[in-house]
Amino acid sequence: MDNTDKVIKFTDGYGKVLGHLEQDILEALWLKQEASGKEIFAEIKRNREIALTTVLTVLERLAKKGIVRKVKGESVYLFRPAYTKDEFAREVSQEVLKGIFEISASGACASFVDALADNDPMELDKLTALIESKKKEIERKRG
Amino acid sequence: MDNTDKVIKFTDGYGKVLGHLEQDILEALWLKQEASGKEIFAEIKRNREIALTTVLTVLERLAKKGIVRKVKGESVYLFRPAYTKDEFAREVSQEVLKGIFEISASGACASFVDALADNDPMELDKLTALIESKKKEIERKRG
DNA sequence: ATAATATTCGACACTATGTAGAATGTCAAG
DNA sequence: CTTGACATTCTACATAGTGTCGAATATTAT
Repeated sequence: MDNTDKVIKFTDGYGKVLGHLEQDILEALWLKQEASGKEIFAEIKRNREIALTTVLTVLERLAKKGIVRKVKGESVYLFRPAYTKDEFAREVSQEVLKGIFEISASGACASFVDALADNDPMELDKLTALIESKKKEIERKRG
Repeated sequence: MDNTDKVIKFTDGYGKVLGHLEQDILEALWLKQEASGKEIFAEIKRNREIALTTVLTVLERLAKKGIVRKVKGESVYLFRPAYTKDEFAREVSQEVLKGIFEISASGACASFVDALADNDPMELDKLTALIESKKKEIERKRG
């Protein structure tokens, strides 16, 4: 490992899927499962100064993207995540990984294992299992 | 799998690390190893109408980001990739995956295997090997 | 010194995101 | 039916990354 300052200047959200606020809002939604804009607003506001409309706008944009559902409740609209965290991570990964694999599958594999080990070593075993079942699946398909 | 059109609207480069042109240029550079702006320009031009300065500008930006090196040759500047494809994919993946893992490691794992299987099934075995050695590495570190 | 080349600058367009006030819509109490 | 409180939508601006170049400037070979 040579950190000879030959490092790529990652600008903030390199390869980012969502902006900060979007992410925070989604996170809040995953917690509450369902909430009005005002509730989400209240949640976000606990950490930073922000206007209600800002949250509403972003919620609206997330809805337009299909990441969030907007349904009319008794007297106010309610929002709920269109995907569970797992599902979402899947969808997103699919996209992102496709792009990275186009560059280099082996390079991506290497960091995948590294990153996973850093983040959640326990997952390593599950990953092995996943690979195994995937291989079997391929076997079957090939007949 | 229900594709009940509940699909996220991925806008063009969701989680994209590089723009189209940047990508094409980098790709050309990886092929040639080293080239003048004009050469890259010629390469890109084979597929689409584009101005020399456009290519130069992007090359410059890539250099600023630290993704390509700019060195003075005999009579013109030459550019070369600062990383091999593998290295680059590693660097980038690291960043991108970090973000996705924060959302859901297991979700990411699932698609990782899927995406890899689609893209390059042969890599599956290597991945298994990678995981093994990673686990051993962790073992050692823990003593 | 001059013309031919190479390199750099400055600009504009377009998109995504964060930000939020203004305008408009809704509905229940008076 | 009018008014006020609250909800929702619209419009708009700022910033940043990328694609796109022409114009200005610098460099070189003749």
